[in-house]
Amino acid sequence: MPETQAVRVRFAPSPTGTLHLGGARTAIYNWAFARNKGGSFILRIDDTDLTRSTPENVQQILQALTWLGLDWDEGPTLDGPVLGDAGPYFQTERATTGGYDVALQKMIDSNACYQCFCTPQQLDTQREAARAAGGSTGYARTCRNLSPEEVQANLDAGMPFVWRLRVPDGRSVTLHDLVRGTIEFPTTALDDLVLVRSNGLPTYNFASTIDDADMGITHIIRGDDHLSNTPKQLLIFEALAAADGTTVVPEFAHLSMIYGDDGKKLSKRHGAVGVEEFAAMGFLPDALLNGLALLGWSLDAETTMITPEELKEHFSLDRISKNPARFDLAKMEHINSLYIQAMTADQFVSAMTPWLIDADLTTAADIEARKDWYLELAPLVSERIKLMTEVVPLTSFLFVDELEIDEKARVKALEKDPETVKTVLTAAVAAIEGIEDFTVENIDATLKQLPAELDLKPRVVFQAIRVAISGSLISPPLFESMHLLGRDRTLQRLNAI
RNA sequence: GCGCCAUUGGAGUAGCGGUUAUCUCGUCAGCCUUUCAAGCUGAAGAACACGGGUUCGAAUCCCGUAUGGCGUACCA
Repeated sequence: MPETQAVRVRFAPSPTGTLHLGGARTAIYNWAFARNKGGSFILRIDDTDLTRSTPENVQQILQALTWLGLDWDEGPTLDGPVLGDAGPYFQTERATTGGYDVALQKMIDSNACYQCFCTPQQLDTQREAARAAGGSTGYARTCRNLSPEEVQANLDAGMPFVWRLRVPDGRSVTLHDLVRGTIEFPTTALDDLVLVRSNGLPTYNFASTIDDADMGITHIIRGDDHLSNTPKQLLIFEALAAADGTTVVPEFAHLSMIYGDDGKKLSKRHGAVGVEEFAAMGFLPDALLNGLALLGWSLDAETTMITPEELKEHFSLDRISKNPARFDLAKMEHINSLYIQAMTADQFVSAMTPWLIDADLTTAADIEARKDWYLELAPLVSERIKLMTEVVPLTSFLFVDELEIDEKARVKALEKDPETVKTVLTAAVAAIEGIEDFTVENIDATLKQLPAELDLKPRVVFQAIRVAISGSLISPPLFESMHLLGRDRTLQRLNAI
């Protein structure tokens, strides 16, 4: 492939489910590679599995990609028109444009395929017999050398047939994989696979290859579950190229799979695996993008945090790891916390807005009206959470009228020694009432003296106050919380115990 | 059965013939501290799956074995 040719890569999900982490990572690598090379990132929907593909899944996939911050140059869009002129971008639609028929004719012209009249039942019994004998279970090439007369006779008899690839003998197919290096596949181990079914529809390996050829894909970056398919597709590409002289054989890069913590292929059994689930869990898109990108790719020995911009700038296929990676939720959460902490107060207010509104704690109008108050709250929260979902439990006490006190907190901090608690809270009320200007500094200066004055441990004093005002043993810093709550509500809560 | 791929501390990785084997997460301990985090300091943990080569020298190259994965469908 000439160096000057513009890079065109594609992500071709099957809408039989929502976008999961493995697919997301494949999409990220394709996207990053295209952006790095100044090429095009194409989204194609491989929806030929009619029974399991749904429009809802398509929508969800588009949404998930968008949420992750991936943009594509060609393909369907969420609300707008279809991008690009190499469409259609749904495989089911491509079946009706005649592209597959044209390709099949090319294959026929170059004698790269032949008609096979074996019935599925015949093939089954053959396979079974071969398995029992311990030999190869591949197609026995029964119809490979039928004479034109025999073929014609079968056709005249109305026998259904499939088109099979004529896999060349006595050679091997060489794949120069951009991730795994040069791999040789002896053709003896390759079946004369079916290209077109008896119902006239192309099989996956054929359709996918034609689509990639027709769309001018230059690099196929995909999961290594397709590695064994590659020599077959390479043979098809070669036959197409031999017939038309224009088909470009793309380069390949095979990505190892992502496994769950038990070393098994990531699936629903491992809990959340869908991108939308991670969004709901409170992950930030850039953080998930970052974490996924680093699951099998590295910039160098130390980089843990890499922004989308940096990823686009530095991504390269030769730094993709060959080993399968296990998904580690704890590390992903850590990366997320890094992004949360890196946000400015202003950014964090924007980030927590939907969570607060969804929990019915506040409204967009309130955030607008009391921006300073929210800006004061932001750093208190952002530095102690890993996931955005934690915003709600940590701050709800600031918004509710009726404070609900956590049972454990009540028992531990309030009911163990009610006398002392009463003393503490009474003293706290008095102290607060004596503060002229209710600033964090003044609250701090005044209440700090309380333990000494009461001759009690700071821990006892402040935990009682904390539970009284926040309802929990865990809260943002106490004096800041009081300030955010305001003097009146603080007093009201201290008196309510 | 056959073909292909992979194998560096608990997890992710760096490493491309000569390093005290890198960094991050996690774990443990200490400091800080009114809670929870964060932060800081430190520690444990890998002779690089195993066995043979090649080489003055191998985690790095070659061969084999083991383990795991993928494929071997008129699924994708």
